Amino acid sequence: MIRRIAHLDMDAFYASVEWLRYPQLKGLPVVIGGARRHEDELIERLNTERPERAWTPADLPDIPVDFFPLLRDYVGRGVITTASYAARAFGVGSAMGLMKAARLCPQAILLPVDFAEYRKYSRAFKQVIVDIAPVMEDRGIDEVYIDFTDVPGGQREGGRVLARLLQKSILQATGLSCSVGVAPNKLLAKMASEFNKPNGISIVHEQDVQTLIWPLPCRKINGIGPKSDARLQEHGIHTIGELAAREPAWLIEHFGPSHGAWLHQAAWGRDERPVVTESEPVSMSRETTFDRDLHAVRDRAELGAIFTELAQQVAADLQRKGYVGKTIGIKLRFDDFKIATRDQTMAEYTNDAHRIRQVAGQCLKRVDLSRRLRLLGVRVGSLMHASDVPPAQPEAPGGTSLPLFDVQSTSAE
DNA sequence: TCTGGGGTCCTCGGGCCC
DNA sequence: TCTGGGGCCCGAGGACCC
Repeated sequence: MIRRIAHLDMDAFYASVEWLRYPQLKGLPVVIGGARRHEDELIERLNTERPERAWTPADLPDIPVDFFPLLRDYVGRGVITTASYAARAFGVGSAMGLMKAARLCPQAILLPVDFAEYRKYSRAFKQVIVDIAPVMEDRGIDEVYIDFTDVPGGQREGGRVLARLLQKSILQATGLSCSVGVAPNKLLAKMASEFNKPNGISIVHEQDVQTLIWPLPCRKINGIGPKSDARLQEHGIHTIGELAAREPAWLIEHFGPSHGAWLHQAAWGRDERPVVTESEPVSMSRETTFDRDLHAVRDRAELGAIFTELAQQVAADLQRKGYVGKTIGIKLRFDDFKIATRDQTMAEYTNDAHRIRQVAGQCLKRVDLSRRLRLLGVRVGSLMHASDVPPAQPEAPGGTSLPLFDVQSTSAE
């Protein structure tokens, strides 16, 4: 049996889910971003301004297009999560600040992100997949790897038959389309799924690496980001073929033993990673960017309240999902965009908001806070299932778990 | 008016112990 | 007693991904 791995990627996932709810917006410049939901406000406004009908949340597809908020009216700090193709034509794209986007395309409709809705559809399409091909690896909200090797029909036409079945079943169950790449491994399957978007299928065999993969820019390899790409370019390496032509020893010399060896393997399309069907979370975190930059002293009260709320949110996440953790960390982003993190590992596991807040407060004391802050985050790592926590162990004789630097009073609020 | 939020993994340096 | 590993853990930072 030949190893056949598929990468399945939903087409324009967030936008497509929004089109299901708001078909009237299809084809228009739409930007998804910002944080606040506004359906309730929309319904309220409609009932005031178009009282000839009693509007309810079930009427979302009937909302007139001119009732949607426009990008030009947005005030705040958000970024674009995704943009429709009509909006991209104006130069608007993912990760761009909303204010900058508003200058490029003021008439674009602004929809808030609705992760709860996207997760609902995410669960739905993944359920369709595991019902047909049970060995599936979750790779985020809109993509998965699937091991076709032992699935009935998974070998036919290099995987094309099974890929077609998955596409049809997902469309039937959710109304959404996806693209599939099938290849000998995850690395190649991921690249293949991009070849034929949207609603496409691409089959890559081992002998296709030179013709299909080598002409591509290095950046197409999953794992080569902007930094590595820039370093490769400095050495005159632009395509995967050029990367493949370098001696492994040369790559190791310039990129380190681990990264260098990996670059060589990737360029030759080699990848033995298995499809992993279940994994445990390593950490959980909450972070927030403020409406304006805050100063540790001048905005102490506001900052303290946000800090406490973040701790409560992480604690609630842990409790809801049944986890405890023993490494508490904070993340700060300063007004110059520099990031600082501090961690502290406790003797015991916790998911208690007060304890998390307390230890996070001790971490905060180890940071120079003279610059203003734009982001604050609280993280809990070294996770464990709450049900697996061993009973509390007695304190080691003569030792305490007090942190090294915590010499001041601990009243953080 | 630049630049979100939630993750994973890797590297590197320091401390500690053998 | 001093020095030098190696192994391990921890904390900080960075790259990358969706």
